[in-house]
Amino acid sequence: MSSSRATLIQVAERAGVSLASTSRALHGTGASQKMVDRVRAAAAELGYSPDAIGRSLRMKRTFQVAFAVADIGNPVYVEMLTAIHEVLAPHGYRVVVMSTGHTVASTVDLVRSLGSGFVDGLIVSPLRTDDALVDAIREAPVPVVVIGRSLEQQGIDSVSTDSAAGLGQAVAHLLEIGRRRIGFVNGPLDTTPGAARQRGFDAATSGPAFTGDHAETERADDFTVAAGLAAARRLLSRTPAAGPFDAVVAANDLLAIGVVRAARELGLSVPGALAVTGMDDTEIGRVFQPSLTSVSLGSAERGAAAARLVLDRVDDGAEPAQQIAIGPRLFVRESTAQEESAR
Amino acid sequence: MSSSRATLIQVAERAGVSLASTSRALHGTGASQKMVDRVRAAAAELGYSPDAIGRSLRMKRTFQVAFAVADIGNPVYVEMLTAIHEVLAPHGYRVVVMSTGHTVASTVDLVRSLGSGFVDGLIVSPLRTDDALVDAIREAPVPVVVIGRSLEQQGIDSVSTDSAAGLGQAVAHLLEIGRRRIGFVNGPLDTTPGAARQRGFDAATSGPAFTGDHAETERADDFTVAAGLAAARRLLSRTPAAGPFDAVVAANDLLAIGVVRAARELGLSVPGALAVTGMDDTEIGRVFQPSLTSVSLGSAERGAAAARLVLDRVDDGAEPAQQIAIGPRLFVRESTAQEESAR
DNA sequence: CCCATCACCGGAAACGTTTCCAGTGTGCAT
DNA sequence: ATGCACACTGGAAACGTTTCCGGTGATGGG
Repeated sequence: MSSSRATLIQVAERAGVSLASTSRALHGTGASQKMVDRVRAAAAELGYSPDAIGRSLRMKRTFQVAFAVADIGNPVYVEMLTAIHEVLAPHGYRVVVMSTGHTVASTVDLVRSLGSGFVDGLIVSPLRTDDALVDAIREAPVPVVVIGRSLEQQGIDSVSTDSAAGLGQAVAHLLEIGRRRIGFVNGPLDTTPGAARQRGFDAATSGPAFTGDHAETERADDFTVAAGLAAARRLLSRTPAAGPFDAVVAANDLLAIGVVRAARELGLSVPGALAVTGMDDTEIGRVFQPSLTSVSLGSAERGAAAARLVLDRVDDGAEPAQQIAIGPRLFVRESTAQEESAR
Repeated sequence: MSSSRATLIQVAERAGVSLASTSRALHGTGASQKMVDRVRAAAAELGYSPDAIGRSLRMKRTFQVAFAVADIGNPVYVEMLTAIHEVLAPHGYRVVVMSTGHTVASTVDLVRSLGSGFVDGLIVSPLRTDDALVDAIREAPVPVVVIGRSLEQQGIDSVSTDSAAGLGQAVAHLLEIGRRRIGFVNGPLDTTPGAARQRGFDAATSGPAFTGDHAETERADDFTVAAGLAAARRLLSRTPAAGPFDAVVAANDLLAIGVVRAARELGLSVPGALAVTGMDDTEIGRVFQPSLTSVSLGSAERGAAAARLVLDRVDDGAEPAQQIAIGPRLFVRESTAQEESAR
C-alpha cells in the first residue's frame, strides 16, 4: 500500500494544460497529437490511473454486472459464471457475484438493492419465482436478465431451456435401451426447475408414447448429492408390482451421483442392474465413475447468451423483451451403456 | 426498468429541510427524532435508495472486495469464494470475481488495475509468483491478501498452508498401510503449489524415514482430470525394478481422479492393486467412486481467514503484515482403504 | 436576568471525472 | 486582404453523497 493515487487534476497541472484537455487527451477524442503526447507523458510520470468511481459518477456507468444465484457451489452456476465472465471481461465489465438467498423474498430484496446503482445490469437465476419478484424485476432501474424459465408474457428478458423436453429425451433413451421400470429422483417441486422437470417426466411417462411398465417419482429435499442419496435409498427400497426398478432418471447430475451411490450400497450394478441418467452435463458427471449419461441444458451457452443480452440492453435500453431458448441435448455415457462390459 | 431514481436532494426538498440534515437523518447521527421521522417519510414516498457511486466517491470506500484466481472452475477456488462471500456479505461488502490469467504478467496487470480504485481490497491466489508481482502487491493502493505461499519476508499479508507437509502425511499414510512403490503425479513445477508439493514428496521419500522401495514422479501439464489421466498413463506404463507401483500420490483431487481412471483402464483395482491419494479434500473427491483419501488444505478456512484479514486492513491500514497458516489434515477414505472388500 | 453550554440545523466544499459551451487561433479560399 | 470554416483548447457545470464549520435557538445554572 503506497501513498495516495494521482488525480487527473494533478496530471493536468503537470502537463500545464486544462483539465478538460487532459481528459480528452487520455480518452482519445478531439485532441491534437502534441497534446496527447504531452498528457500521456505527464500521466506516465505520475503513474496516473483513472478513478473508476469518479468516472462512474459522471458517466452513470459502473462497468459492473451482477450475477446472482442461490448456491455458487453448484457446478452449473460455476459454468455460467465462467461463461459470463468470458463474455463480459473483453468489454471492460467486471462481474459481481451475489447470493439470492434461498427464498423468493430475499431475491426480491436483492433486485431492489439494484436501486443503489452499483451495477449496470443483473443476471439472475432464481430457484423460485413469484409475482412480487416479477414486479421487482420489471421495475428494476437496470436491465435484468433471468436465466431459468421463459418470462415472455411478463415482458422480461430471459434465457431459458426446455428441461421438460430434456427429461423426455432421457426417458426416451432409457426406453430405447430396453428399460421398463423407471424411477425419477427430482428436487423440490416448488422450485422452477423442479416443477418443469416433474412436468417433463409426467408427460414422458403417461400416454401412448410410454412403452415402459412403471414410472414413479421420489423427491429429494435439495439438488445435492446427499439429498439424492437419501431419496434414492427410499425409492429403491420399494419394489413396484411390475418388478424392481431398472432405471432412474435424476433431475440433475448431483442427484444422479447420489443415486449411483445408493445403487452401490444396495449391490445394484450401474448400468447393468440400474441405468442412471443425470442432467446438466457437468464436469463432475463426465469424470465420475461410471461417467454419467446426462442431458445438457447448455449452462455455458445460457450464461454467455445472458451476458450478451445484458450488454445489448445496457447500450440501447428499450427494445422489446427478448427470449432466448437453448435446446436440451442428451449425451450418452457409461451410466446407461448397453454393453455390460463397459461397466 | 422504470424512470430514473430519486436523489437525496429531492428527498431534502420534499421534506423541506437541508441536504445536510437529510443525510444525517438517514445515516442516523446527530439528528432530532422529528427530523428523522420527517426525512424517512419523504424518502419512503419517493422510494429513495442511496446511490452507491456518489457515496463511494465521497467516502472513498467502495464496499467491494475482489477475489482473483486463474481458473474459477477449480472447485478449490469455488470453496474459497463461497467462504469469502459468507464472511464479507454480513459486513455489507460485495465480492467481485476477477481472473488473474495464467501468466504472472497478467496477474501483475490485474494488481496494477487496482489503481482505478473500484475495490477496497483484493484477495488473490496466484499460481505463479515472481519479484515483479511481489513489488506490485506491495505498492498496491489497497490491501492485498495472498492465498498461497507465505510472504512474510516480503511484508505481505498471506494465508498459507503447508502443502509440503500435507504431502508428507499422504506418503506416511501409504507407507503405514503397507505400500512400498509410490508414484507421484504432480502438476507443473513452475507453479507455487507444484513446487511446494514436489518438495514435500522428495522430502518424504528420501532419507531414513522412507521405508518404501521406490519413489518416482510424473508431471502433468495442468491441475486437471485430463492432465492427470495422461500423466498417470505414462507413469503406470513403467515398471520399476522394485516391482509395479502399488500407490500413487496425486497433487490434487482432480489429478487423483485422472489417476483412478487410468488405473481402471489398465485393469488395476483401486485401492486393491493401487492406492490413490488426492489433495484439497474437495466435494468432488468425497463423492467420487471410490471416495478419495485426500489431504485437506482448508480451502474454506483459508478463504474466510483472507476475508477477515482484508476486513481488518480496510479499517486500520498499517499494521505489520500478518501470516496465517492453516495446517493440512489427512482424511482417509475408500481410495486407500485397507480392506479389499470396501473396493 | 445573563451567560455558557449544548443540540441541532443549513450552507458549502469536497471527492474525480466527463462534457457542454464558448472562445481562440490557424489555414484556406475567395 | 478579408472572411469563413475548422480544429483545438479552457472554463465551468454536473453527477450524488458526506462532513466540516459556523450559526441559531433552547435550556439550564449562577
